[in-house]
Parts: sequence; structure tokens; C-alpha cells
Amino acid sequence: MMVESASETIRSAPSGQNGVGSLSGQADGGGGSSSGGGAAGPAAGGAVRDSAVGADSNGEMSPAELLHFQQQQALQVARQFLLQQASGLSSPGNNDSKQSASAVQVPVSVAMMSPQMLTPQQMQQILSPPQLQALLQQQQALMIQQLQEYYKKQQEQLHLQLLTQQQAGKQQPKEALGNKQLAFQQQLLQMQQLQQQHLLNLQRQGLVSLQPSQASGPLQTLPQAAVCPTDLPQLWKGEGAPGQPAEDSVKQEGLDLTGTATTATSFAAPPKVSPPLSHHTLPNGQPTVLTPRRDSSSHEETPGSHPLYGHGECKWPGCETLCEDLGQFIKHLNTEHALDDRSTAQCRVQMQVVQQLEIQLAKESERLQAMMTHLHMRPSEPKPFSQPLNPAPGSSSFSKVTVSAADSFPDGLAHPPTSAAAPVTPLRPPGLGSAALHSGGPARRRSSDKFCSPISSELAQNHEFYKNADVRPPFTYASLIRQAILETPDRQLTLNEIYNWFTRMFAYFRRNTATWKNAVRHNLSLHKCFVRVENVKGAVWTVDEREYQKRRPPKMTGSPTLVKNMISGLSYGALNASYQAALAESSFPLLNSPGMLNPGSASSLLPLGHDDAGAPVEPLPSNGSSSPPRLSPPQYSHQVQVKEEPAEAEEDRRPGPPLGPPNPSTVGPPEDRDLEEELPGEELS
DNA sequence: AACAGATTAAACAGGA
DNA sequence: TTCCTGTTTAATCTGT
Repeated sequence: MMVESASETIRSAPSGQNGVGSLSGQADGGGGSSSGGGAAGPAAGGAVRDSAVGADSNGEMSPAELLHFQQQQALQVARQFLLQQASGLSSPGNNDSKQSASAVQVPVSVAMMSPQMLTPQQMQQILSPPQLQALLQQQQALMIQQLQEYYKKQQEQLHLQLLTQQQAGKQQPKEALGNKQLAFQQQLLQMQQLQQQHLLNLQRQGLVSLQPSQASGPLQTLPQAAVCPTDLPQLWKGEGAPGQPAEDSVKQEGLDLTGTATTATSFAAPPKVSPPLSHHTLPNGQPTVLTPRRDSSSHEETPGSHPLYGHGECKWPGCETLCEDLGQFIKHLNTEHALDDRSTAQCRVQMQVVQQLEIQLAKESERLQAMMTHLHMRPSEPKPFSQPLNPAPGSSSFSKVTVSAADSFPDGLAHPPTSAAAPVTPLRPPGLGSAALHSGGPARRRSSDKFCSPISSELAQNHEFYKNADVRPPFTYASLIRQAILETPDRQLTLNEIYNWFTRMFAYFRRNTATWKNAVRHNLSLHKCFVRVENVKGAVWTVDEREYQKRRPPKMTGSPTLVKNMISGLSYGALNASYQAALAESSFPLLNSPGMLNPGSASSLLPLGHDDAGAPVEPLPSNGSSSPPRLSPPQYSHQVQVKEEPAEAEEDRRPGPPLGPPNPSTVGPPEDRDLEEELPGEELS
């Protein structure tokens, strides 16, 4: 009985602690219920795990292993980058008011915690969709860059080794040399294939659109060692013979490398590097420039440099041999660090060092999270509502929101002007951002329900995000259902069409179908605002706006803290404007009808409930209950309590085949459905 | 602490 | 019989 749903359910593990993030991805793996083909992997880490190529047994690391290891490194780098970003917050430029300080504080914690400590759900709840998206993009961009860098270095290494072997091979039998060359070339080839595959995977996730040209663009050095720029050399020092003794020395450094040497290798690990992120491309193809926080150091990868060569010395762990020029260094590299047991062992140790550092970072992050929890999650300290409670100041422009990565960072950080399309985009969309600032990250947050987050605007703004990212939309089922219904020309949908809308609009709902479908049905039945209208062809669901508005009357006014915050955070004029903007957005299907929204009515509606889906602006015609279950009403669907009427003269208002074309607005009536235009997502499937 | 709302799970019924 | 749809109940969580 329940088995069916159990297999699909990802029990939104309340406040899933520890790193269960990955579980969300694999939890439903068996279920296979997802119609989305599982493309949208777990958000953050989303790295593809190419376990295809098996590990080789000869002590060398297979490309797959290297890739995996490098992915870990890339993630680590991403975390490090966030740490750097966060640490930069305390730097000048931000110290004006308490409010702004607190405004950035949470993102700081978010930035510091999210990559590692938070489950995707938690991240989702804490971060606004643009922030999340930006975060994901950052990590993936980082990973891509790291991978690029890594592959490049691998190729260099291979070429170097090839050279070395060629030179050495002069004294060797030709056969052996040939075999080795062949092996190297094969490895090279394999790596290139892996590289392509990986890039493809990343691109397939839709969050990162990477042009090949970009992929092969200038690369920066691997900032892996930035985690511990100074320690590593120390770790390697003093070991007479690298290799096994190195582990001991490492242990002495308190790193406690107890892990057994695995079959991964870490070649170049240039220390002290700058955040590698300079450019990356957003899902919509808009390039975003993140100003690097630090200037690139001297070993920025240039054609004439080598990742293991910097400041005139060999950067091989524990080596530091002085080399006057690159040629000498390469010579040194080929002689001293050729592919042998010792070098391999050093690589292993290096890898363990990195792993250990990662573990340490995890611990420290955990501690930090606890601290943050202690400091931030306390409701006792009333937080001034610092950030503008803004449904986009210039809300009239439903600028399709392109989430700039910079948006994910609080003000004062590298915050380049966002793309032209989103200048008015709120830094933190009302939905998640603002609410999340007030409290921690409860597992199930329906923040948008709360106050200032009209589902329509949130949806419009983050439409692409929700469609592609496997994050739970912060809306209640009721508001989503309503939205789905209101988006249609006829303001009515069959159950199946509602399902389709959910899956079309939200990647999240492409899995756990049993769960949320049940919830949808439950909500349809439960809430009086959803009216079932039966006709010849079946039953459709409509929205009784009046009932919907009644549903939770005093949300906004009933939340004194919110109102207080709003008032404290904004001047009344701003508040009014913002509120009107919110109102305007919240009634998005009617948005362009100017009569709908006049300042007077908007402000007069202010004490009314401003619900998630908002739309309190819809000044419903007073003929509410009298309206028959019109089936093609261009008006608002609030046919009240007209359940059974077959509604004879029904036109063919069914938008189309249930699972058919993703565009329900094909029949597009000439109504004021401007959002349809604003939601180009309809074009996608 | 109480309460209301939301979510999830589940049982059940009716119809195709 | 199976699946879909719809209703209902209950447990749990969350925010006020």
C-alpha cells in the first residue's frame, strides 16, 4: 500500500542535519519516479560522478579517480571562495549602520555554511533563489575552471613525463618506451574524453552554460592550496625522504592523517592562489563578472609558467629547489620528480593532506554553523528589517530575472551592476530572502506565504530557476495551485493539468510525484477556495478568489513584527510604494489592467490580507456567487459554490492535451496575461 | 503553551 | 483489477 509512496518520498527530513545533502539526490534514486530523467541533480555539489572508468591497479591513478578527486577539490575551492567572500565582508565599506551590518551578516553565514554544512534544502530555505542559483553557478563555474585547469595540468604532466620518458628511453629498449608512450597517450586521450564528458554533464544540468571557447579560455591556477597556503610547505618540510615519512611528518603537524593511501594522485597544487572566478556564464547566457577579491599572484598561469613553478623555485611539495628559469625547472622536474614510486607516494600524501584539510574545514564549518545558529537563530533579538522589503522597486517592469551571481552577495561585496535586465531585481527576493533572514532554516518553510512575497512575482522572477533547479518552491500548495489555475486563460484546470503545471514549472516536482500529487489533491479538496466544476468532459478546478482571500485573513496585519519591521525599515512612502509594487506583481495575470491597481485602492487594501499569492488587489466584482461556472470567463474565476452545473454552453476551453505541449497558453486569449510573455519559460518544456 | 495553517501520509470510495 | 480522482482523517511541523 504505502510502499509506493514510500519509495518515492524524500521525507523532507526535518532540519536534516549533517551532510545529508547528497541523500536528497540519491534517496529517490531507486524510485525512478522522476519523469525528469534525474537530470537535475542535487543542487550544490551537483558534480557528476564519473565512476565509469574503473580504478587501475598498477598504482597509477585512473583519470576517473583523478577527476573525482579534482571534483572534491573544486568543491573545496568553491567553499574557500565563499569563505573569502565572506571574510571580505568585514572589510571596509560596510560599516555604516547596524542595519546594513545585520543585513550582510546572514548572507555571510550562509555563504560560509552553505556549501558544506547545509543540505540543499537548508540552503534553499536560507538563500533566495537567485542567491542559490548564483551559488550553484559559482560552484559549478569553479568546478569547471578547476577541471579545465586540472586537465590542462594533467596534459602538461603527461607531456612532460612523456618527454622525460623519451629522454630516458634512449637508454631503454625501444619496446618499453613505446609502451609507455602508448600508455601516456591513452591516458591523455582518456582524460580528454572525460573532460568532454564532464563538461557535457555540467552543461546538461542547465545551470551552467559553458561555451567551449570559454572552457578553454584562460585558466587560473588551482587554488586548492589556498586552504592552507602556509601549512603545506611546512608539512612537507623536514622530511628527508618524501613519501612514507611524509605522512609521519604530517601527523606531527597535527593533521592526523590516518587515512590509508588511496589510489588518487594530486599533481600540481600551487599554493596561494587567487579566487579563480572571474567570469562565468549564467544560465541565461549572461556573463557575469565577479571581481576577484585578490590580485592574482605571480603564478597566474601563463604560457610560460608552470603550475609547479613559482617564485623561482620548485613548488613540488617539500622540494623548493631553486630554478633560475622555466627550462631549468622543467629539467629539474623531469629528473627529480619523474613518475616513480616516490612521486606517486608524495602525491598520495598530498592528497591526504588535502582531504584532511577538508575534514578540518568541515569541522570548523560545523563549529561555525553552531555559532551562527547561536547568534542568528535566536528570535530573542529583534532584528531590524534592514533590507528593503522590496518587491522590486520598479516593479512595473517584470524584468525577467536573470540572476546575477553578484546578487548572491550582500552589498559591499563585489557587486557589479547586474545585467541590464535586472537592475531592479531585489537583492533578496521577497520570498525566501527576507523571511529567511528572520529565522533560521526550518526544513519546511513556506515563507512566501507569509507576507511580502507574491507568488506571481517570485515565480516570474525566478521562473527559470525553479524550472531548472531542483529546489522546493517556497510556496504553499494552495498558492501554487491557484497560480496554476490563474495562469490559464480560462482560470480552470483539470487535476492532470495542474499536475503538469507543477512539473513544468518546478524541477522539484518532477520527482516525488506520489507525495506532492497527493498533496495537491488534498489541498484541492481541503480548501474551499478551490471549486470543482464539473462539465461534460470531466471536472475542472477553479479558484474562488474570495474564499482564497478569506483563507488567512490577518496574515499581514496580524504580523505586527513584520509591519513594524517594514515601517522601521522603510519610510512610509517607500513602504507604500513597495506594497503597491507587491500588489501589482501579485496580481500578475491582471497586471496590465491599470484600473486594477490604483494607488488608492492599493493602499486601502493594505490592511487586508496579503497572502502569498497575494492578489488582494483583485477587486473582485461583487457578483461573486451569481456568476455561473462560466467556462471561458475572461474574468476572475471566483465562481462560487457552483459545483455541479454541467455548464452547457461550454466552449472548448481546455487548453489542450494534458501532457501535451508545455505551453498552455497556446489558445492564448487576448487577455491581460502579460506574464505569459514575461515567462518565456513556457517555451521550454 | 495554545492555536492555526501547512505538509505529509494514508485510507477509502467511485468511476473509467 | 488497476489506475485516477476526490474526500477525509490524522500526525507532525512551523509560525504566530
